[in-house]
Amino acid sequence: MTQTRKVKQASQDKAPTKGKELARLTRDDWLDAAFQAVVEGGFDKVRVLTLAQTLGVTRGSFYWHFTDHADLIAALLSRWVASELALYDSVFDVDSLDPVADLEQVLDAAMAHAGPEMEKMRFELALRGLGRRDPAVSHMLQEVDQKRLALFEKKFKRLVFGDKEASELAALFYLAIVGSHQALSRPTSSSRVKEYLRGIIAGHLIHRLP
Amino acid sequence: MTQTRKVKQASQDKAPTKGKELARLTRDDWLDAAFQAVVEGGFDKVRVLTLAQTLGVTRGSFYWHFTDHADLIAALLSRWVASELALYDSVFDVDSLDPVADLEQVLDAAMAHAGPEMEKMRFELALRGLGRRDPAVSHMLQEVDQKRLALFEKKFKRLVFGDKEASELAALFYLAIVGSHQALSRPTSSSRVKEYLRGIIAGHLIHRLP
DNA sequence: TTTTTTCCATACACTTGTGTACAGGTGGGC
DNA sequence: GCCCACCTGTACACAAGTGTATGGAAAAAA
Repeated sequence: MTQTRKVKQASQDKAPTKGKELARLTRDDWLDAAFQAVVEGGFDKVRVLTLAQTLGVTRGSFYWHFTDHADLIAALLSRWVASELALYDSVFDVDSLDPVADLEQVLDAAMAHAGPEMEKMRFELALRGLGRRDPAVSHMLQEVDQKRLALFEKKFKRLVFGDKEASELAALFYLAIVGSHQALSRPTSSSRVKEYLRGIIAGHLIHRLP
Repeated sequence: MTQTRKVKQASQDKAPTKGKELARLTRDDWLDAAFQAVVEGGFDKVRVLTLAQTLGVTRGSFYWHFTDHADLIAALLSRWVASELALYDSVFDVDSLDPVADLEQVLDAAMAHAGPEMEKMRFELALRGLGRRDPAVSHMLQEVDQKRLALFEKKFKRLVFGDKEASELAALFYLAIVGSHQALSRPTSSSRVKEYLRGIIAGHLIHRLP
């Protein structure tokens, strides 16, 4: 039974021919599929057989690009940390003129849960689940968390009086955001967090002058 | 190969005889084993075969107590909600004289992560993971979250001026606690949350008189 | 064009897990 | 002491998944 394979609808077709030939897969294609599987069902649902079916190939392809299942997971993880660390490194040194808008923008980005951000969020939640049984993954997550927390602290310190208070506020808000990713209904929780942030900014905390 | 089964070391031996006979299992024994499996590996790691091995029996026992695997999971879930709702119903109407100590006690309980509390926490995290793919589970979690949030709000309203502020603070802290269950190192995050709580109580918020 | 490299299909052996049918042992009530 | 309800073991059929070996097509290089 020679199953007909769908052509990979790549955004940039390397071979802009008529569009009937079979698309060959790259390592990243498999990683993308694995990512999607994690988003939908967690790491335990990442199966070579299933991925092959959704990609329209057999497992023969997989074992050419990867040595085994563990290799796939490892590659997926390292791709995630790399992109995540790169992202936070790239935004750490930029500060807008308005510290309030600056902070709000960071919080918004951290709480975003629409479109691709939603997938990133679900992937990360699945990752935390994996981290509970894998110390290496746990360590990886701690590293990322620390970077983000440092960013939060930096932003809070720009507009809150007292470094200690800023640090505590940053931790509190970071934890609340992580919590908002999975408890309570999304719009409710995110709006509430922002609501209280405005309260803090407007009221009982002292602004620093830029 | 007639495998020798270990006797169930029940706290209350129904048959206080010499102690050599094979313990027969109950439905709850299976549920306890399943609970433990969830704590250690999540719901995807709950397998009849594995549970039977740890319990020292074969799957024949299982299929007498449960119709199938889904039945086990359903029973496990309903047992959890029942106990959780009962717990929060039992503590909702008790208020100590000191509202500050009262609130701190609730927060401590919610953040506890030692011994059996740790297992409950890990179970709940696994549950939230399941809730991301099962709407019924998601709804169940929302119900529990709402109850807890109501409790938090009640406690905060006793010592914070303004119902709206109290409600926002409650949501913020509840989310932070959920977040602390999985991000950052446990001692760090929990101490920080409490630290900031003290700051709020001591400082810029107005106590209500009991 | 020929050759080589790259990529995928197929077939096989193996493992782990589910669910069912049935046989048999054990203990408490009579 | 016997019997029946309760509980467990055994055996079978089946499904899904992993990893390996190998052949062959298609693209790229020569």
